[in-house]
Amino acid sequence: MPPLLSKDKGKAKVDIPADLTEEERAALIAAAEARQRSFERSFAGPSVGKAGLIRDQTEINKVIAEASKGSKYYQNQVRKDKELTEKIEWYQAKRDDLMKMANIPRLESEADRILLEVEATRDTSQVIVHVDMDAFYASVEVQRDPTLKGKAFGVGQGVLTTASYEARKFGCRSGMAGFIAKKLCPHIILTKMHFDLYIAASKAVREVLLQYDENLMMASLDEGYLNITPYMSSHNMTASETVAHIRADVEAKTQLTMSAGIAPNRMLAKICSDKNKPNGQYEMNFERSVITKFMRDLPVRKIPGFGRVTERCLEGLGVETCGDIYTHRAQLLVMGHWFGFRGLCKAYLGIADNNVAPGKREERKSVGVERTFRDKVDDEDILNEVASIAEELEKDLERLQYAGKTVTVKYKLHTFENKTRARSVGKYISTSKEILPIALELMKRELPVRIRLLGIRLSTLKDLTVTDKGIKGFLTSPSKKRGTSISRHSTPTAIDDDDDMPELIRMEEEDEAEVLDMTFDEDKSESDSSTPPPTSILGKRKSSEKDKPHLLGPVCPICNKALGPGTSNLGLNEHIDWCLNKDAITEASKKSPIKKAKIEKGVPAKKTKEKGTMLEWLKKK
DNA sequence: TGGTTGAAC
DNA sequence: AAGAGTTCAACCA
Repeated sequence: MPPLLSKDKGKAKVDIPADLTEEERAALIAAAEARQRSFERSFAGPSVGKAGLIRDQTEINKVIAEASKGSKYYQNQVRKDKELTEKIEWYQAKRDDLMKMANIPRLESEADRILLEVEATRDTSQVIVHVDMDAFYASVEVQRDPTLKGKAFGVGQGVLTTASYEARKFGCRSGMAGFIAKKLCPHIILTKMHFDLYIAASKAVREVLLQYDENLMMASLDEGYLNITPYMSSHNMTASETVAHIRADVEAKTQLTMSAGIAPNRMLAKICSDKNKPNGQYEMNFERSVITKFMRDLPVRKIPGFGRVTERCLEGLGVETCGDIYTHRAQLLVMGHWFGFRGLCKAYLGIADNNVAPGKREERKSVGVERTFRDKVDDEDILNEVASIAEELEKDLERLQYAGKTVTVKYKLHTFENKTRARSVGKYISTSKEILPIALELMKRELPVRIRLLGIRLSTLKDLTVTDKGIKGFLTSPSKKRGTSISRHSTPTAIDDDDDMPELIRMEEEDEAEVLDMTFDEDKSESDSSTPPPTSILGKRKSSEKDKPHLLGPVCPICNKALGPGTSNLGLNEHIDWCLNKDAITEASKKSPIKKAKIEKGVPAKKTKEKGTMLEWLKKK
């Protein structure tokens, strides 16, 4: 069937075939409208949908889309949106195909088995806090210039990095172009950035936070994670008391307010810190049943790492909330094979990393400089820019004390398409003298071009401050062995009189009933885990499948999985069927329509590679 | 492994 | 008239 849907001028257009029922018509129209909304949403800045909205967002989105129209940026968005839409439609067709033949109960029970495995990794023994400064840059700007207080203003020249809360009321937010913000809020004041001030303020905040957890993990200048478990016990305080105290302390010492989320892991803590956003805190109940209920209604977009593209892909499969992940588990398992599926399971179950450790400096992977400017076409102009950027990069490398082996030049065409060209050399380099020739060579090969951005990045780094003695690591990071999943068993509170059985197996046997109760709890708000169901729906399964195949039933020749002792030949065949389908989709995706189109256009240089299966990027975190 | 691209924060 | 810096994952040759 030809594409039914097209877009035009902010209106969702639908060409409806004559021979459809009313229901089918309605569904088509609804789908087109949803897509249009999603598209408009894409102009409102990357953070839309994460935070609560004050004014009617669809209204705002319309204004934004209107103001954007005609710009090259907009056209680029249209192009990307079209590609994404095509991809999603293609995958939907594939899914429908697969699901027609799939043995759904078996898919579901396989999904449930994975859910169970993931559930076994749950750890609620640590109290993790995510702290998030309120409109950080904007607040610092107010300190710099108190006349800004109470006004609608934004920080950043071309693009707002932050909007004051007053400006947010008009729909202005970070990531938004300045001129769009002006459209939404004509009286908005736009200020320059003052990075040195933000760094200083961040440092002041960090000093305070470190008193509550010396392993404080700063995720950026304005947010960080703490494990307050030790502090709570040594001070005999509850979590919310501790966090209230921290916030008051930070405010007293820096005159900056923050919001905080309290939860058993980083993901949940981050979501929670958003809940009472300006100057508030939210503590999540650590009960498993409460957590899963919380996740059930949570839009997937709220999960850190799930951005707009992921949101749209999932939406295309009918998944909008984390709860939908469970109801759609069969499809999701077929589409993104179980690696990606695990990440979704973690989202659904509210399970994530609870490790809090300071970022170590040698973890930096690259250093780069890039600049945006008015379109450049003149070769000499461009090469001069390369040289100037190389100079700046040298300064950064000097300041940060790094050398590296891989030089990457990046440029953005006037159409907003990005390109990168890289080359590695045999020794570590760090000066412009060394970098520039490589960068120039890389760039010369691309001429002539019309570009709006140029950048150079150095990677494969070596930290020049480490003295090669190896002792340094001991001195700088003493005891950070805390707050891992092991600690679950470190509390000797009569968990189990069990022997030294491997953890996985023990977990499965002991927790299975309980976990099942939870896993299948689509509507269990009444009774809780205290009464496990008498029989297991899943086939008994050990984690060490290979060891005793005879006890585990037949083994699938495709995926090498034991299928459980009760599996009949019929069951085996069915498993093989869908297992093959899994591979089929990976295969087929290589011939996805997008790629074909590119090849047919005979533009091999423009290679737009396709992802494998759609959800593979939803990998574990 | 190195090069490219894209998503996300 | 739509930024800058960084990490990560996937795919490919």
